[in-house]
Amino acid sequence: MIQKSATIHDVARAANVSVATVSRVLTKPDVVSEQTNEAVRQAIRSTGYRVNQAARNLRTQRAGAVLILVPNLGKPFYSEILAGISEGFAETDYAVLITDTESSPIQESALAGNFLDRRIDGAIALDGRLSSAELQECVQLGAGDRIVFLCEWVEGEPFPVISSDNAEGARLAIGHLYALGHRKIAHITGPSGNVLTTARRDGMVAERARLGLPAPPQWIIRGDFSLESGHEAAKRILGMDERPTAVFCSADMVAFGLIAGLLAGGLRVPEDVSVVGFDDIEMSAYYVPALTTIRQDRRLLGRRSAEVLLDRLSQKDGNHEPESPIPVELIVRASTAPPTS
Amino acid sequence: MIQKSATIHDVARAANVSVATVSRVLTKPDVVSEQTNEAVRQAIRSTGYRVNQAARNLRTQRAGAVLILVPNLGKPFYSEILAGISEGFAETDYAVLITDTESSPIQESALAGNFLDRRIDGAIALDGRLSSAELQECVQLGAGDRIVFLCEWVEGEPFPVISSDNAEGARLAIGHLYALGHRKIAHITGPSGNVLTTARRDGMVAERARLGLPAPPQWIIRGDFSLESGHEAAKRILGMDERPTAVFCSADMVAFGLIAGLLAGGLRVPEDVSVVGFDDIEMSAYYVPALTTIRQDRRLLGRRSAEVLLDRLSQKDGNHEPESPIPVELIVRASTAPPTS
DNA sequence: TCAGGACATGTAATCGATTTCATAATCGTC
DNA sequence: GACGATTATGAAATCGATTACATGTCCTGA
Repeated sequence: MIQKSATIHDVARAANVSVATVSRVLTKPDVVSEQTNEAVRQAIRSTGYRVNQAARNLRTQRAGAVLILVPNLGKPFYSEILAGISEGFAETDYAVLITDTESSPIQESALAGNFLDRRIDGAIALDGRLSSAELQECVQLGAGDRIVFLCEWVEGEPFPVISSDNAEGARLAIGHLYALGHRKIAHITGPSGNVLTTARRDGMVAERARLGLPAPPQWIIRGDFSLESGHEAAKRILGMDERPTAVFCSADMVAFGLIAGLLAGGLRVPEDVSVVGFDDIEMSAYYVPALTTIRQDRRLLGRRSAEVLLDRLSQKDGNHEPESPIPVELIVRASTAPPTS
Repeated sequence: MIQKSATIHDVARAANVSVATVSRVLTKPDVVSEQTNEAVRQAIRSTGYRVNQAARNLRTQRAGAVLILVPNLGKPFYSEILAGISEGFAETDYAVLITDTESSPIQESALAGNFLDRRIDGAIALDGRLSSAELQECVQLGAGDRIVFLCEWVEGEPFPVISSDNAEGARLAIGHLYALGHRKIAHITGPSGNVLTTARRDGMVAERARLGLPAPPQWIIRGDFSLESGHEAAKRILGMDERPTAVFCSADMVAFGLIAGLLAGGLRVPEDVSVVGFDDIEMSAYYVPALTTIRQDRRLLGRRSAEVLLDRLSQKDGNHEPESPIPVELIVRASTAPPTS
């Protein structure tokens, strides 16, 4: 058991005032006379007093915490985002809770339940697979304006979304390959049903169509953002009659798996196949060949989502601009080159 | 404001019993008659009641949360560990809080402060740079047996440590290189002052000495677990008069940076230089060349630390075995080969 | 001089649970 | 048949803060 420390009563006694006054010094010092203020502060120091959060939270009906819902904590993609979120809350008195929506067994009401339990004041969801039913439940609890989505989102729901400009990223990638002279461009998608999959794939398909490029269906290869799926895709491509000369991958990890697979199959990158990734994770600059990719500012994404949530938590009026997408950037490195054949 | 939901009083009224009885059904159902039990459960269902955690915590003097102290959340190395920790707490009612000890501005008493605020019941520290003063403060609060260290630790402190068998890893790495025929083996260390740096470096040096291998001081190169530091080290090695034929890196990321740098400098891996990493992150199997490395089971490390902390939190008696190190494993891939010169 | 406002502070209710202690009912035993 | 033990339940205190309301003092203006 943690040694019990001084309570507000102890401070009151030491400063020779009432507990109400101590509380006032803590929460609105300006209504207390300068003299008492000082006396109380002195008493706080001498007793080593810290407010008991549970007691304060009970009385003020807040939780002092926010929840981050991550689909799969094990993916390194999220680390930089989490760092950004943590940074965004560092100066506040909110505690940052995290849950892995995959490893959590009771997936249903992982979110609404935490609101109900009065454990959290708000949430940042990185998981686009949350059920509409559950979100609806949160809305009915009055938590509708205390949820923001980050990176992913749920189609048709009104929550604010902080995410990169995925369509623009796809456009940049295809544009870059086109400018190099590529006409036969394939794409490895994310997992089916994922909103990012859709955004990037559609952006890619639209741009390819706009440029009048061929679009055989087998050049859209299903992946899942993982190394393995890139590796699998390489095998598919190696076995194709009509091979693409360039591949746009929905994630850097996919690109690495793809390149490893292509090299193992005897093709060279970028000489035989150019590869573009998405994310610009730290590794990308050090892979061999260094990866041409679309940079997402993951730390900024995290920080921004924290700001937006804090903003919603502090003000009660419901007037909010929709969030504009975070810009992406094309980073040209060594994995792309003009086609040789 | 979150819509206020049913309280224990509402349930009591609905079930026609006292609040005490409802509380009993919640916490020790066996002392309540089967009949009332059922009536109360029914009332809970019909009112949609959930216990208010703040109220419960206030009364029971617990926090219902644990804190994970991460030195730098942005490092992908931690993601798998966090997943393991999260898994370990998934079935419990503990909330998992995370803080980045770097981004947090008020570094001092980041830990003790949370205990004092009654925000946490225990902590898992991944940061070996916590000050002894702060740890001492925690001990004085009575939180001494509610802290466990994971991966890193603070020298001379009595807290339980869950970590991989670093010395054994170093031994395996050097042994593998030796068996291949290497005699000139270099090492890229972690940051100075880090306990892992010491453990791995010392293990490496000891094994090299045991085998009677040459040990010029310039073959111990300071790094910091980062890609960049591996890349820097490559430049150093390229400029050496007497080059090592093999390098044991203190982390996979370092190895990637090193390999990229060596290749850029015109050396081949493994033909000219063999490289061994440490960690076996997911990328390692897909790097080209695939990385020979020492596998740490990061998810297990996380899960195990959760178990150990939960164990300490549940029992009050202070009798605990010291934790034994988690075994590591040599994974041989393509980045090592017999020396050619 | 006195009503009324501003200001500083104290008293006590309150948030929503758990838990101690008291009470009532039932039971078994001699 | 009476008494102590056992069992089931309720009344009220409690955890440690915040805050509505009351109180007292001083100041100002008519």
